[in-house]
Amino acid sequence: MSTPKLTDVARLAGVSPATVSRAINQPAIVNAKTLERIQQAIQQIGYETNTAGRNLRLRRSDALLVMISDAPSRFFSQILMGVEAEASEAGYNVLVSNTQDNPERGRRLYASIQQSLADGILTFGGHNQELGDLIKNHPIPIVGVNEHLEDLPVPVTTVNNLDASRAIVRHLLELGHRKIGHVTGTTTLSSGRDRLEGFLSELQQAGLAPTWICNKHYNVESGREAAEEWLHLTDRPTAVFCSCDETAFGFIAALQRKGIRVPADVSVVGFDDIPLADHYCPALTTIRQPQRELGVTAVRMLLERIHDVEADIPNQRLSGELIVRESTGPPANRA
Amino acid sequence: MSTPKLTDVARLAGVSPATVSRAINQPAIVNAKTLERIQQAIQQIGYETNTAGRNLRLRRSDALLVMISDAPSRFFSQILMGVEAEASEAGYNVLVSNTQDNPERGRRLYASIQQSLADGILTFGGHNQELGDLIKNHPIPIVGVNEHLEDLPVPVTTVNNLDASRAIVRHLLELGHRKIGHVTGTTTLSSGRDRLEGFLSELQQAGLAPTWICNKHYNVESGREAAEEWLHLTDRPTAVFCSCDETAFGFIAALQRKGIRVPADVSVVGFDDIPLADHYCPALTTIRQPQRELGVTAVRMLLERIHDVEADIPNQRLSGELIVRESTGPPANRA
DNA sequence: GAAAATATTGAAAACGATTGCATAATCAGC
DNA sequence: GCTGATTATGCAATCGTTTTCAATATTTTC
Repeated sequence: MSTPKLTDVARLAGVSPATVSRAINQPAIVNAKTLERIQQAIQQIGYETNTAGRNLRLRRSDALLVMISDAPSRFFSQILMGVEAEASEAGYNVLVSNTQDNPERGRRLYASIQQSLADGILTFGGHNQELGDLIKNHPIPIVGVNEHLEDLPVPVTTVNNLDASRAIVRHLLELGHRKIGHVTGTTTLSSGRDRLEGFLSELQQAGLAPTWICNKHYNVESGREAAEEWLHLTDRPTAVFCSCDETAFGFIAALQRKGIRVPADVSVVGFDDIPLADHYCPALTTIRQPQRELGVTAVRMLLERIHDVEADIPNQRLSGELIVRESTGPPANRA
Repeated sequence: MSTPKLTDVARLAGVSPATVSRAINQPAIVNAKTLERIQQAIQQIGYETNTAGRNLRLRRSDALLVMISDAPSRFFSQILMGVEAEASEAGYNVLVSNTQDNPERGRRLYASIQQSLADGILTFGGHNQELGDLIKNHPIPIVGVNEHLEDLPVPVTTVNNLDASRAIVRHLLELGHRKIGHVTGTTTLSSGRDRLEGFLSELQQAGLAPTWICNKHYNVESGREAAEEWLHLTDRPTAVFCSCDETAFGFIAALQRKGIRVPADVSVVGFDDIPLADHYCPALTTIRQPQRELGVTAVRMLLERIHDVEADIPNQRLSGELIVRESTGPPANRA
């Protein structure tokens, strides 16, 4: 007695397999009494549609592939939860694949579509080289998350990094800071560049030049390294915008260890609003990103794309929110 | 000109589909010259095996399902990367599903197997009620990660929470602490109970009673709440073992805000060794968990189980490593 | 009450791969 | 040159659905 199939249900209900299939997929077009009989039969033998058979016949997979090239961050898992929720809602499964180190993965990704293993692709981070050719040759449903994919006709959803960075600078200016520095994120990523650009443009608009720009990446170590540099500066900025919360923590911790106080001696801002931000000492002023919503939006865009590969889907820019906490204050020389 | 199928390759190479299939799956048994001709044909038309057709015929899916009920933590994503790597190595795909809030999901999970949507299940956290019946009725390949599934005949892989907790207590005793407290994790989870038990038993072995036990959960807020309680204690412990790093951070931050110094006034230990631990101020003494290895081990166990559902697979207990940093020191009254 | 329209169902052909069985080709041994 | 073993291939059935097309049953319309 193996797992029951459509035929078994049909036999038990005294109808043809075709009718059972219709009862499941388009209940409206089957006679009410027959429908009931079939549903009972399904219950009775515990029938579940076989995905492989269904996929084969329908030439689709009801699965979404999530490509990840970022180092895994808490951030990512939050977005993933958004993706999972929305996909599941729409009856899709979510596959996870890590493209980090394997360059030949690009081909395999396209293959997943071709194989009807996945109906669409969500890509986190930059995957330009690998994907470029594939996408140009065969348009497949694909949507980018967090980062723009340069030169590729791929719709993306991101937070509005530009505006958020400007809001940070504005906040610091309002506090009276004039010497402001920035520890960048990974500038090969569009988010890193946008945050930097937002920083520069808002400063310029205020008629100021950046006091310090420290080229780093999105991680804790970068914060520590940046702190070392800051300590050796002759003309220290009184406020520093770190490109993500973790960097900010690394920066603050390294300073505290040298007896520098935040925000008394220097104000620090982060970006992301990870849970710890609110419970750090000092609590971190930062930008709250709508992580779950990013995931949800990405899935919606992807589903639209699956429905129509040629559809013209505009990029979605979600807005971040400035959360002012304890790590920023008026500059020391004014206090 | 749709996507090429096995038949197309066969026609081009002048052989039967059967031979092509063999060329792909058991190249050894097909003639060298034919093999080469087939491989060229495959290259030429860019053939990729259709997963649905294959799955249907083989009655399997080459996919692993990862169930998550934990709140998503950075922790989880690290393990997931281990899972993904090992699964991908073995030619499996990874599906992600969140069971957090939906109790009826249990049934759907079993369905994934029945549907040949996944060949096995990896479950993070506790899922007892939902899964219990299913597993008893139909043995399916399933392996637990991080937490034991009470009463269920399911092999699990975890870190050795008991030993790790004892190591922590031993470290504190060696520093001279005699009044030691513990902020527990979620004690409905086996990890939470094991950490508590390790704490208690090592203390007892030293002839001591716990000075303070604070029942909390695995998150930052718990740390803050615990700190409030600590501040109101009349007989304060000189050292506190927090059940995870985030709790420790929340605890430390809340104390620092009240002017309490760590470790001068109180020593604090965490558990997990998340990246920030090394860059916090003070750097956190904690237990390093082999996160990626947990994922890898889990997949190995699951594959074994898939290969033979009845196989008797012993639980795997990976060992954590005590990392001593700055957040622990001799008790104040002795200094 | 007959013709026409509509509502339900079934038969059978896909979807794309794998494999047991049978056949054909090759080879070794004498 | 013949027999028996071995090696390579092909035929055809099968995995479990869905859906077109046709057939039957049921209404509706005049």
